[in-house]
Amino acid sequence: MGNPRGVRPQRAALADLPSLKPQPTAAERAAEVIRDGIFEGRFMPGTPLPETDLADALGISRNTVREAFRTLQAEHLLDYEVNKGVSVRRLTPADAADIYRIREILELSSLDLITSTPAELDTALLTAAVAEGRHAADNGDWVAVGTANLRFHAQIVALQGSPRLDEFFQRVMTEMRLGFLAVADPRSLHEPYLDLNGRICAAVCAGQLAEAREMLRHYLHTARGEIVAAVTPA
Amino acid sequence: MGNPRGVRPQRAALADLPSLKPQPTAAERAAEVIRDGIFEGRFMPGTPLPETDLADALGISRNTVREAFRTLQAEHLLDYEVNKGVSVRRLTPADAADIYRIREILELSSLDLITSTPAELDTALLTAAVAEGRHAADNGDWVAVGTANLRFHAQIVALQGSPRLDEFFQRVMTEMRLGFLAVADPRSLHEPYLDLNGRICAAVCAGQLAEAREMLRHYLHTARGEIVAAVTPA
DNA sequence: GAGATGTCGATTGTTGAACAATGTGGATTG
DNA sequence: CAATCCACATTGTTCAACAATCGACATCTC
Repeated sequence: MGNPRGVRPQRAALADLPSLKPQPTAAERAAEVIRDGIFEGRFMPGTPLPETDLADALGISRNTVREAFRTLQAEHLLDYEVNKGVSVRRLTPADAADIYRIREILELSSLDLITSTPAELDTALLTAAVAEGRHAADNGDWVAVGTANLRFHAQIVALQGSPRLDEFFQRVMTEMRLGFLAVADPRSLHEPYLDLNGRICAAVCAGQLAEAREMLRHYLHTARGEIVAAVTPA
Repeated sequence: MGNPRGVRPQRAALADLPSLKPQPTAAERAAEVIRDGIFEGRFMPGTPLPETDLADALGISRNTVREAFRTLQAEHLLDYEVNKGVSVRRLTPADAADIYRIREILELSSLDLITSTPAELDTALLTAAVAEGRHAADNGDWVAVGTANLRFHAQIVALQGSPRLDEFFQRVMTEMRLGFLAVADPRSLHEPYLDLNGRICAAVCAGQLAEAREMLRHYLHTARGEIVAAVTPA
């Protein structure tokens, strides 16, 4: 290693190494698989999640499962009753109404607050979500169409570029999925909005924000009625 | 109990009993005391929270402390590094900027969306927060003045009556407290806004929403600069 | 003495077992 | 049929243990 005065080539290369991310804990990974499962519609609302079953399935201990549950509980993805454990969240009509109220506030505000020109707006992920939805529809996978729809609307709020707002809204959209699952026929729910999302996206990209806003507002109003009805117990 | 058809007096009284809340778990109570402590400014940002110390202090086991930590972590009240544990959140300048961006979006939207008349608006808690601030100032307790200020602004968003938005914003206000604590002299920070909050409150109660909005917007802009500067490391 | 390396105690991540408290469903009883 | 009782499953919580990691200090090398 003796390298008298001057540049040290090997060391320079070392500095360029990407600092490797700390390996997430078991509890974090457990929370993630459950969270992703819910977002993608693989868990029906109301499904009980016994600690022992989860521990066995994930190959971790009960205490670690409980840590993951506390995380997901704080994210409102699980229902919890003391001494009864957790289950996949089931939305009440009041929940659905609240979610649509928030969507109206945040999604419409997001469009209203756009000041930059369409060119400098980051619409790549927006158009990607529209494409993802069309692709899923071609495959007849209507649950995946719903996922793409959730992503599309999350991207509208993401135009604001606020990490906190993004995270909050992503969480609200995950709750939204739990409402989608209450609708018996996902196709009749999502199919009409495939095209609408495309038109909204086109309008945003073209800078026609007033038109986009009106389409979005109308969509939220219509969908709200469908979901609130679906989550209302017979 | 044989009570042939008809009203059963004793039972009727029983039905009116308020269903007593399930006793919260130890982890929930632990999370609550830490959360309240942070909101009220009793923990300095960066303070490490070793699991064993907390367990001893609260009289619970380490596993239960960890459950509480996972909850508070999901609420962004704690900084966390794997294998290093948690500490009271320390805001970065980017955090402070993001928080004020969200405050602008949500607090101003809240005023804009008010449609009801001043009379039917629930302004009791708003005026209470103003009074609480004045009272604390009389006692020279400037940290408590800050708490009242946080409550006042949380109440502005609460005018919308959305449970989810309330909870999210309450969390953001708790983060805000961590920014307040970075300011050396709390008096010079909060004193000028005591009166301003009173004027905003009066304007809202009088239905002069445009005036209230403008005062609020100006406040957020000014305060933003102070807090961002305070959390910027020397 | 400065920088690199080795070492040790403290803290965290995780597990498994244990036990009390609570909830659940079914059998029993009147 | 309703109320009661009982056995069983699940949750809330603790404890002790151990590997992995971190931080600080001692040690070595030049």
